[in-house]
This record gives sequence, C-alpha cells and structure tokens, in this order.
Amino acid sequence: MKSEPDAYSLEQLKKDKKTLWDGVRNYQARNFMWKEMSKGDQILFYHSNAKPSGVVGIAEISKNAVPDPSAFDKKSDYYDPKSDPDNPRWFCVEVKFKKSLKQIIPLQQIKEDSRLKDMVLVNNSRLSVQPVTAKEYKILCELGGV
DNA sequence: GCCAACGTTGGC
DNA sequence: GCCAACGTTGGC
Repeated sequence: MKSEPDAYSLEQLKKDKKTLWDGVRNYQARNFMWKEMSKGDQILFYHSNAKPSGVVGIAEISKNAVPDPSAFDKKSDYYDPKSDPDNPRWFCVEVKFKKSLKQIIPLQQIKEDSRLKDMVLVNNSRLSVQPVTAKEYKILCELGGV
C-alpha cells in the first residue's frame, strides 16, 4: 500500500497505531481492499513521492473493508456524491502498524533485482493498493532486514 | 517542475 | 461502445 509521506507516513501510522485507509478513489485499488484483503494479512508500506521512494515498513490489515465514510462527508476532500450510503461505491480497510524496516528499500533497488521484475510496483507504478506474491514479500522482508 | 503513463468522463 | 480530452500519479 502506497502513501505519500507528506500526506500520511509510516511514522504517523506508528504514532496512530492504526488508521482507516480511506480516500482511495480508484476501482482497481478499491477491489483489492474490498475483495482480496482480509484481517491478518501483512502489507508492505511504500512511500511514494519521497526521497527516495521505496518500501519502508510492514503493517497488517486489522479490519476487513467497510464503506469509506469520507465518501459521504461533504466536508472531506474525498467526498463523492455518487457514493450512496445504501449502495456505497468506495471501501477501505483498517491498517495497523507492525514494524519499520531496518533498511528501507528504494524503488531503484527493487527495479534492479531480477527476482522482483514482475512486481506490480515495477509494471504499474500508479496503482496505490496492489498485490504482492508470497515470494516477493519474503524477498522484500529479507532486503529490509526483518 | 516536467512529463509519461494511466484512468475517467462524456459527447456522439 | 469508441475515443478525444482532460485529470492524476509519481519518478526523476
């Protein structure tokens, strides 16, 4: 799961302990949260638009997807009048902090590792919630020193 | 700040 | 259903 550290960083999640991953307004990303993720799943936390961009930590899904409340909130930047509370358009999971990597893994390093060349991160850099295979996850944990 | 890649919108 | 125009993401 990706986030710009200026908007919401791993450090912030560490302080908050957990957060609702709201504001995702992309159908593919939504579908991963809604249909593919469930409580207990481990996730990699990625900083985008960072210096450098890369994987920085590990978190865990602490709650299955629920309708994204920010879509119903007129005051929210993520308000979407097309999302009806009776038929919600957007969903979000709750995420809790697990750990920071000992070494962050810059995107460049991921791109250079032939074992990671099939990662969605490398091939569709715009998707903000994306799947990682068990094999890729293991490699990234090793590279991160955890 | 630039720009390539991708997603969404809306006219037809 | 096609596709042009537009908006957003995110690396650099």
